[in-house]
Amino acid sequence: MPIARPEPQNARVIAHVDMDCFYVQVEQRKNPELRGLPTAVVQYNSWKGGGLIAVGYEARKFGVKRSMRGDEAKRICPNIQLIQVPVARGKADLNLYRNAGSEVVSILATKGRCERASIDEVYLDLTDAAEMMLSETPPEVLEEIDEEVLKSHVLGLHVEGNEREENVREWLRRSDADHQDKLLACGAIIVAQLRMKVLYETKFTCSAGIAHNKMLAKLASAMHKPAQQTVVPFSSVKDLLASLPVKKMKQLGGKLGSSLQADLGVNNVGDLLQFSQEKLQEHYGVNTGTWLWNISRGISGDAVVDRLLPKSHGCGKTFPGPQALKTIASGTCSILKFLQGKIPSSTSLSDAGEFHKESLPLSSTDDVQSKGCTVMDEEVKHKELASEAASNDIDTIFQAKPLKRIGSSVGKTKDVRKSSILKFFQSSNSSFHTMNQACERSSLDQASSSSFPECEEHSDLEQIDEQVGFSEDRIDSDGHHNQTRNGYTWGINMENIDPSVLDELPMEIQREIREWFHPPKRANTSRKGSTIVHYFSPVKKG
DNA sequence: CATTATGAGCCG
DNA sequence: TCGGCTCAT
Repeated sequence: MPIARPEPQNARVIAHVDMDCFYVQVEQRKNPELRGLPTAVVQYNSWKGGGLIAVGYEARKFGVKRSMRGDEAKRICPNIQLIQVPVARGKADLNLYRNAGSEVVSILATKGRCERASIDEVYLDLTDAAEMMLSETPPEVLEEIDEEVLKSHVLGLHVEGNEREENVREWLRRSDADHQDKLLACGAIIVAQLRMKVLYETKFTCSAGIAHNKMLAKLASAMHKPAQQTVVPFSSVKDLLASLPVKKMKQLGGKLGSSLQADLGVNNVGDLLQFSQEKLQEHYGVNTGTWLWNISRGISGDAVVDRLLPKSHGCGKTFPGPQALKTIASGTCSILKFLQGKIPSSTSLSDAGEFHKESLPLSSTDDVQSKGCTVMDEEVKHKELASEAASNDIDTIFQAKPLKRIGSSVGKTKDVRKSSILKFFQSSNSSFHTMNQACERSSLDQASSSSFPECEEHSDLEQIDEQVGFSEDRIDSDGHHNQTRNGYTWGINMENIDPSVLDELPMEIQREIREWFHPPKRANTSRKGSTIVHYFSPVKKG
């Protein structure tokens, strides 16, 4: 299942940053009175108090766990504050948390390549920044090292209670350390700064791991939570893996991990060292076998990919147990309700028996309502076929195989920035200049649209936007943030702004820019071959 | 009967 | 290119 990649030539500095019980923090920021109280976030609450999807640290002390029912959580932690996920169109709506995640990404993406790994975690490749720091202001010349850095956990560094911070300071500044450790020390300093910036600007705490590859960074970020960071020096890798239960390793939490235990008697990752590469390949295939051989040695060459946006977007709702939709009318009604405000490239339905997935591309000119009916028609047809003529009464068939889930998704995103409006920006070779122009442009009134032929088309597209409910600001698949003002959609690519340029701006302006050109939220996507919406954004710098 | 809603990625 | 399956939180 995983693919094996060798470690690249030069040592890297990779960080994995993970928000602490993120949804809970989002709710606590929204309502500060919740701070310090045992808190959890639940989806729905009519059935047994809803399902917990995030649990704060105060509540964890009581044994409250994710996936627990609200009622159960209340039983073992009577004072727990259960906050419900917002509901939109009859389903849990996670956009609040997605947007909060984007706030964090915008800060974390400023010091190196950044890969948004999920709604609340990112990988960073800080190699260049660390090399830079090492050559210009290495830790040993720093007069003062920030408290947050000193609170780092350095694996393998033997420390005693109150001397911990002094030992960390010494480790950071050790001039006899090898190049790799020095780089990690710089990485730790950079990550601590980033984490403080995240806290200052978003009020969210996070934890981080700093290591030479993604796998170890990910492992480390989970070792000391919340609001702490952990460094994995090269020299400590062997011991770390020797006693690490295989199930703790990413990708080994499921069947593969169980197989290692049951079939090979491997309990800790280090136990894998006894097996030859060939042996592992015999058991699990070339790719997985090699991957296992590598990870047992702490080798993991996966690159941090420059991607601030999700690759696909989906949404869905399940109708569990007795809530399964047993009539065609209720099914149709739910699908229409569900589709309102969404452009699915495909819509899938599943029932009690077989899984039924229809790929029904939807273009921007389609009538969402009629498309919803088509989806339902297909579902009914499917059920008829699947029922093997046990009954020719469609409603009976439907009752026997009720609808249990509705979902839709868009994927295979494609950059749709292609337009003559690019000419407008091409005269500018500075992204800041471009940005100013964009700002000025955005405040022009409609009259000036005559000089931009594409605006007419654009206006149509916005109407379509309205119809399908995509009128909020958005990001295209390359991380360009776009905002609609006065009939225009303007965008700017945060990645292309020279950070030093931004830093020189007055704080107020910086704030304005950040608020305006907010970081990626959800991609503005189009299905390959059938463009749904067009957006414009400035050309790349350079 | 009710661990949801979303994601990513590999394989054939 | 797509459906199926695995894994994660």
